[in-house]
Amino acid sequence: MRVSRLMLVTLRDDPAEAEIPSHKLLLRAGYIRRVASGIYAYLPLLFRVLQKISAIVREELNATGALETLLPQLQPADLWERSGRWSGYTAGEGIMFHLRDRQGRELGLGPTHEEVVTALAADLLRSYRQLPVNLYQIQTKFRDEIRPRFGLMRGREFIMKDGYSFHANEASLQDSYGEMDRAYRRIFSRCGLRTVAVEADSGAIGGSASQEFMVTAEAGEDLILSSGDGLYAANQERAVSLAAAALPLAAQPCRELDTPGQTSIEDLCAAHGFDPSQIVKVLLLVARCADGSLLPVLVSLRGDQLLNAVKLANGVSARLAPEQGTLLSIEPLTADLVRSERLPLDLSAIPFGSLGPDLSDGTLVATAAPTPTQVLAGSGNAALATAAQLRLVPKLLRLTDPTAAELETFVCGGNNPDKHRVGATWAGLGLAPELVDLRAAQSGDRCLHDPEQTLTAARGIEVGHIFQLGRKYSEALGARFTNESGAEEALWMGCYGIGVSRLAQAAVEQNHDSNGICWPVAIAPFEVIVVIANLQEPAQHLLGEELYTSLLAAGLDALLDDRDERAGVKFKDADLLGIPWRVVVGRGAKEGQVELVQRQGSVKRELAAAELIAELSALIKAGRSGLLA
RNA sequence: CGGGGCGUGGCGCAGCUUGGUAGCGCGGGUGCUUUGGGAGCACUAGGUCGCAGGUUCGAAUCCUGUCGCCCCGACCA
Repeated sequence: MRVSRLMLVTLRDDPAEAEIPSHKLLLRAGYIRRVASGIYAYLPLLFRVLQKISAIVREELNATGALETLLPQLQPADLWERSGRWSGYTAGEGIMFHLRDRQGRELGLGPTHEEVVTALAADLLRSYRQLPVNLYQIQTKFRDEIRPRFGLMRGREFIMKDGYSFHANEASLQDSYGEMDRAYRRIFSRCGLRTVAVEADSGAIGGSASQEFMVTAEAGEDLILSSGDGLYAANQERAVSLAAAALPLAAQPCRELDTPGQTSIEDLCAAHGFDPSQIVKVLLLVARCADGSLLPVLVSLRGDQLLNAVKLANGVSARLAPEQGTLLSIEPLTADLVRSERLPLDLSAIPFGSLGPDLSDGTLVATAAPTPTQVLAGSGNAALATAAQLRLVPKLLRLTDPTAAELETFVCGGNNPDKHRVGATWAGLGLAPELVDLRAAQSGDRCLHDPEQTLTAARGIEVGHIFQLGRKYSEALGARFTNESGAEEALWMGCYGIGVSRLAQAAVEQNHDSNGICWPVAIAPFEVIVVIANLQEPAQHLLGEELYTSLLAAGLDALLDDRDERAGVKFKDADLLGIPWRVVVGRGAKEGQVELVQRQGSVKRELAAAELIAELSALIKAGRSGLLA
């Protein structure tokens, strides 16, 4: 390809719309253009990058025996209703774009394809003899992100490779999961990316084991915690660790303590000389469920620990009654929530700042009785207020983190304003704590696998995620097969994603310098750019054309900068574009000398044009294998 | 959705406080000079000042509404 024919428009200034380096560079170098928030045109240069990434993905997946397919993006609502995800994905802050067709049928634009592929499996896979099967596709996904950002990093329309495997038993699923793990490591290495595999929360997709692949970069949206020995790495959402030992509080009879205005752990410690680890911190939250019910949740944590919201949501989800459906959200009980949910609650009757783990169920119920003024002040609609009251589950879901439960004697709120208790015990409060890991692991914590190791934090961009889904979808959608003994059972499933367009940008985030992008050879839009320094010099022009033709003939992806621009302009653009190798045909052209420059590190050397092809072929062919070597 | 900010030639911005009919840099076109790190000179084209109301003799500027975009938090490849 010739630069003069490339529709290349580079920008000298950083576009105002971009914040992080990769986004700025992709815009400046003419790889992408924004069409609407979170929606981008992939220009010809980026399209070549996407094709190269896709080719690597295909090679590695095909090598495992996976089958490429292409599934519909427009999907009927009833499929999603069968899996129970329609309301969660469309209602409220749901992520699925959805619409009605001319017949009034509801459809969604696919944010993922578990439902469609499972329905197909139900149709096609009947016997254990057909298993296992692994299907994948590379196509555009749609997600109405709450906040699109950072260009391709979090778009509303993006390219994803998603794969789904089907198995006759869990062991086979685990085999494929392991095989995908290995394939993913090869894919990212071949792309030239430094990634780290971390244990992950499986989120809305559900399932058991799951692992994310993170491109390490400052601009990453995720926090990774890992041990120095390399044996443990996890997303902070999921990470576990050993909490520091608590400072024991002497056993003593439980007594009430006056704590006027002391509503925080810091206040209590400052006023009475407690250590935060001697206090049980109690949080009151409300979970919104798909059926409209509102479940109050009382969380107990050790005072020096932080709540991990993802762990809490998982813990609550697992405890919802079937008729409550899925968990839509969980948030602290605040005045804002009372207003937005029209809850007939009098928050001033709840002793925030002095909550104890034994807060009675009646506390909420008692305040929940709507007074005439509240009914009038609220929506002015008594029926609504009563409805909201009915939606409020009258019993607290009490969850306790082990760090709190392990305290033999502790300080906690007295369920009365300005009162706390010292010397409380779980038995003394008449409680048998329901244990759930709810604490957020932090950088610096000791590791579970080896207390000598501590966790350190790094930021990462999630480019891949693999899950063992189990039978959640196959059961919901009736995807059953006949096993060896002639009995019917649900298929075991795995699912495996790679954010292809995100990966392209992550590669830039990890590989750039002050002059522009430095693509890894394996995914660069072109492998080498021939720059004719001065097009007006016949010797340069001739030699440049000649080398360009030979590079193409040698099977290299070559670009020729044949623009009648000053050399400086062409050098700047070549750096910005990030082509890994540059051949400068300039002053030495008459003597048959050219300059070879490696983009990464700007390493330069002169050599005879006659030797160029052989030299460069070897270098580029080595580079094509990325970090595998 | 909550909090913060921005919409002015293709791009980056000034002008707005204190209303008087739009400017700078880059980019585009033409010509001459230049030619190894985003050249110089000259000429030139290009703007419903996001949109809609309002105030005013007069609005980019003041007021109201609305749309779009970006950043910080909850969702995910």
